[in-house]
Amino acid sequence: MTRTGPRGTGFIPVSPPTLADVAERAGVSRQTVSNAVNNPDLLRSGTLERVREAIDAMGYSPNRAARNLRTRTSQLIGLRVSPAQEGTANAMMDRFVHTLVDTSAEAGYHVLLFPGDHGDPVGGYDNLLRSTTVDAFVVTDTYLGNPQAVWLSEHRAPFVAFGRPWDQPGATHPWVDVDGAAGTRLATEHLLAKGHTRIAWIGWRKDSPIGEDRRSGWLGAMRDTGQPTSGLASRVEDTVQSGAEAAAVLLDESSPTAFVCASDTLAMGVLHTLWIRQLAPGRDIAVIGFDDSQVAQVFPVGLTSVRQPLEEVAIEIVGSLETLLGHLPAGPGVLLSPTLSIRESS
Amino acid sequence: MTRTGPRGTGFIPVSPPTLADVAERAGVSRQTVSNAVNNPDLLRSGTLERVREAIDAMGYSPNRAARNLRTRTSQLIGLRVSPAQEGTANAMMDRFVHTLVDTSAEAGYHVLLFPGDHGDPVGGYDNLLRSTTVDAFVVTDTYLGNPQAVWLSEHRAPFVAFGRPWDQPGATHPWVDVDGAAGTRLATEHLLAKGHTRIAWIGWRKDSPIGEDRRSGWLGAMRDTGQPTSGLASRVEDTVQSGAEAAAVLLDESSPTAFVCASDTLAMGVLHTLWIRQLAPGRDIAVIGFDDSQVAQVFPVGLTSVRQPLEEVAIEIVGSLETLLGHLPAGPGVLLSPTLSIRESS
DNA sequence: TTGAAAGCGCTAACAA
DNA sequence: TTGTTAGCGCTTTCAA
Repeated sequence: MTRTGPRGTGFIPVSPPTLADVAERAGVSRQTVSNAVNNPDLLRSGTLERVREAIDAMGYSPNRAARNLRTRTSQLIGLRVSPAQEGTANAMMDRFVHTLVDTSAEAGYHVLLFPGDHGDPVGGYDNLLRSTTVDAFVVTDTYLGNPQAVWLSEHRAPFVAFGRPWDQPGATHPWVDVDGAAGTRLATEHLLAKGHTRIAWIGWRKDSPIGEDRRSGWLGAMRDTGQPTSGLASRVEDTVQSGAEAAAVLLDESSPTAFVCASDTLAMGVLHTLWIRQLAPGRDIAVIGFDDSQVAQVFPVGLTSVRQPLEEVAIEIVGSLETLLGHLPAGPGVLLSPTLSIRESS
Repeated sequence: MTRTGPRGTGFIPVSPPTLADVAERAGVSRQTVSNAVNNPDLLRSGTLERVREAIDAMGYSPNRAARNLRTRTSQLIGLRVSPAQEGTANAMMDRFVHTLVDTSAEAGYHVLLFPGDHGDPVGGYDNLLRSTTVDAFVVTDTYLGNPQAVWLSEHRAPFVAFGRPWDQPGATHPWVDVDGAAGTRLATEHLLAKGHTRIAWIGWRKDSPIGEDRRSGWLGAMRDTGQPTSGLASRVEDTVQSGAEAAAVLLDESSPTAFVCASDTLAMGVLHTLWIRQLAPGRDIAVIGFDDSQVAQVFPVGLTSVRQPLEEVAIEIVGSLETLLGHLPAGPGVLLSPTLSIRESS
């Protein structure tokens, strides 16, 4: 065996120690060292201790590539990152990714990031799958209409989606999602409890199923308490500007005392209009956003916002992934409830 | 050879095709297929085409684990994600990570995320290194005082740092950083050009080298143009509240007409104070933040802010990484210049 | 220009 | 309980 680096000097040798090195030092066979690592119960306690000492002394850690080759797993979970778009979604994903990384690590997996371009929603998955670089995927950008889910299902790729398969009612892949309607209902009921009755909705255009879902929470809460809703809803682009304009129109035409918005971005627009009109958010007019973004938290008048339980989402996703990779039947979907982060604006 | 799945049916077989499968189909040896993939120049054009047809037809992609084992590389770059902390740093890192993923992919690398806890700054690196799971690291949270850089250097681990080794002037590892002082100088000069002379600074406490660096840009620009600075600077915690308080004190005691802040968070505090005092940002008092965070962009009165060229940073880092992994001598450091995102607040 | 042999480090299956 | 054998799929080396 040729070695080019020093061993056991506190420096990582040029070639790290192998199973054979440890075996030699401990005076056992290679297989016994392997067992000490993977099936310690099989060893007599004396042997185990001796092997473990050698492992520690040499700083041995099983070579991943060799193990991956032999076990036909990579202990890697692929996560595609869409091209950088500076928006509210990113900051939210950040919170999700953190928990995903932590939870995956506890389950023995690392998260591998790979790039995707908006043009080809399936790009990138193909190669990672065929080269067995990853064991499974987490699919997050399902708002695109979810072609990934279809493709991955067809290719028998293990994956869990963050987001319901809105487009495919018959889909059987596992998914985890947040109940947006429950969130806006929570927001609306919070305002109703504060005595508001004329509560306006500013949401997204009709082609967004997520937007319609969120809208339905507001609508449901209003109807359940017999409040009028006509003239109190508007559907616009998800920009600050659109939110501001929609708020202005609603204030002029329908005199709402509160706004529930499909996003913090839209809520910022409402706050902008209130500011121009010298109306104090929270005192004169209540405003609630969606996503509990950084903006909501740092804004001088704290913005009340619906908060998605992204940590729980990540935990559920890793749970599903483990089930899936253990070849156990995974339940199709998990729907989690958001909470309300109440601040001065309501 | 035992196979459990269908081949070439449009579905990924249970066992993906191997080099041997392709070789058999193309009527060549395994080695020739390998050459077709890695050294196509060695093949006669006819053979190459035949092999490529077979590769395409079978959907062959080299098995990563086997290739990694043989070549002793993983084509993976490790990036540690700190425990989720909802703050401005995260959103910024997001922009960086996107470009890092894209640029790495172009260089043939994927980004592997692993968790780290604040208690042990070196945790996680050790194992990934010894198991040869990753080829190199990108170290980002150098604001902690950079113990990772020391540890990684000692262990001869290839890595590039995002951030200068403030604590170790003698460090020789490659790094990429943004010139914070140049950024605040840019901001201050922008204000000076607008006719402001009493420009206040709100920065971080003295123990932050990054904070002191940013402060020096303001100070330098002021001194260069002979402006007084006494009573115009304050050092506080990086919170909205602290920024608001500092602004109030400075306005009362020193009548500044403009503020340059070490962060958007502090700038938000200033805007808060202006709002309370019925002062219009941009018209009555100018405000400039640092980081060009989402908050700066979405705020009703757009906040002028110093923007770090994170895309360039990522590109430079990957460049250094390639140099490093190619065993070429890497220049120690690269310092990039930020820009100013000018909005209504200035 | 192509092919044969060897072996990267590990673990599954089996034998002792 | 421990050891031996074989081979995962690939690329490097060398021979044809």
